[in-house]
Amino acid sequence: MKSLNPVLTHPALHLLGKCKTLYTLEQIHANIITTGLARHTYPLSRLLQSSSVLDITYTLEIFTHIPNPTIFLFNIVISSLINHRDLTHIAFSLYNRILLSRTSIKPNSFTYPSLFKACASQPWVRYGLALHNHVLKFLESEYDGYVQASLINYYANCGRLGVARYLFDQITDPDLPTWNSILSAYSRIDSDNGMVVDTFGTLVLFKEMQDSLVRPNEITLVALISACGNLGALSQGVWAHAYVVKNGLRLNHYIGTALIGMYSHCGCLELARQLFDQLPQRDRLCYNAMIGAFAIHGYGHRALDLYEKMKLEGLAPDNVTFVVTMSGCSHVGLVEKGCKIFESIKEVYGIEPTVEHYGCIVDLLSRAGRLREAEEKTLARLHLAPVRTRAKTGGNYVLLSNMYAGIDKWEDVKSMRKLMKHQGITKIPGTSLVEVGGAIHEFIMGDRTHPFLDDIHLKLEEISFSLQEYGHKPSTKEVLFDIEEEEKEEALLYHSERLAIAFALLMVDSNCPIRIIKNLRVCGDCHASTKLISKIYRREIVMRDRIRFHHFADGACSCKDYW
DNA sequence: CTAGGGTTAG
Repeated sequence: MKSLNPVLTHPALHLLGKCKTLYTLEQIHANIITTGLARHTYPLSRLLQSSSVLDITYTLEIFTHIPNPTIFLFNIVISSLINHRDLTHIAFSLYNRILLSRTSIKPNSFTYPSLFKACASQPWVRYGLALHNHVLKFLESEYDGYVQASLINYYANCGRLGVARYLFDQITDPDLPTWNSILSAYSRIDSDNGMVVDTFGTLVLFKEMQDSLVRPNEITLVALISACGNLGALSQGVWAHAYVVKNGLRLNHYIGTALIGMYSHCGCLELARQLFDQLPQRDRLCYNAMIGAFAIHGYGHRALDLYEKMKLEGLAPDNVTFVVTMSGCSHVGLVEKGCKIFESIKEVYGIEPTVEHYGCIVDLLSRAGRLREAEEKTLARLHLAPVRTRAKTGGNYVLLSNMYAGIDKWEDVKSMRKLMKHQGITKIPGTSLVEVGGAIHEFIMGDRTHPFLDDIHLKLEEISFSLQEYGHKPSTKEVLFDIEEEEKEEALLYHSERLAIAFALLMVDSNCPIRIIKNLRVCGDCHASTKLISKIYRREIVMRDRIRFHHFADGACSCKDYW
């Protein structure tokens, strides 16, 4: 026989689930107090839960009046607070209260996942390690999948991919979210390196997952698809797209946006556009992806048209929209249009331009030769730069330093390099990826480890000879300024894209285009050489560099030498 | 007998 506990079945609790306004909630709250239900954890938990959806300050108000809250109630309030980004500090102070409490409450495995989630963004990242210590201290040694997944995410988020992988390998039967955590971690592009070999790991891990009993879902495929985009692995990307269709996964915004990015990054702009057109509905991120696709392929006007269309559809542009649209302008020299967008950020949308926005406008102006204006913006930007870059990336410094190099301000280049060295930011080696027969090959500048090294070097000599016959003179301006001239020419010869092109000329079927992916910008000499190579060897070469795509054919490039 | 983890754009 089962008796009904009035604390669990009181009609007021039934109403809580349905209440839509703060007013009705207050009435139920009053009722809970007068009936004495407020002395029990269960009714309070329901009350806190319902109120957090309507008004989080009301939740806090209730919570502060609870004499000795159980860990259960703490957990509910902490996770609700973390869903409100600006109240994260209160969540941490509540956690602190748990640690300091003289009653016997201790954190449990429900306490940590949301706290680690909060540690994904600044300024909370620094608390993650201490939290991990607490996990080891307070929880049983075999803690559950939620905590494990949140730890994996935390370490992946702060760039400690090795630690994330180590933790993942400790888990005997990872569930779906845990698999997704590690796959997303591997598929994310490293903003400091532009590209990392670990992206390969996503594909390997996905295979391992398929050998397990866990079935991939949309989130899994998003990770897989974006990894294919980063790698430029078109055949695997198409396979992943087919997987979505064949297995009845939903073509939602996440998948749609990821596919647009993948096709675009693999050099297939029209496939990206077809996908964009075919999506049932499009949000801001889909638009950003598609505008970015037009931009990176050098179609500034199409990027601008889509930007206008997006606004007509009632979608407000955000920081990323401004970046991609301005970079589209920058690639084709649409200076006035680009400047207008830059001005509108503040004047129309009331948003303070970020370092990235200044970066765009400096790019736009300096490429168009309007150096004085570019320098003015640079000065404005330098005030913003240190705050954002210190923890993040050398990319902004490299960009500035290249800008100074471009206008022969070698003293400034020197001081930039010094500043970078001082801050522990190093120049990253150039790497190129090329797909040959479905496999991805990676070449690093000056690489001497490839199994076909001898053949590649023979081919490079042949190429070099043909280039000279066509009157090509190496231009060494963009090579490091402090080495001797012959060394500069030598260095040029072994730029990663040269190695990749030589290899592809040897291996790729002669009527297939050669598709190269670089992590840095292509240098002026490699650009000029590749144009000639496309003519001499009658090969279409599609090269994605850090900034944009270059489609080389018959001695010319789609960027019309403006990049 | 309630609570917690995973996704897209540059």
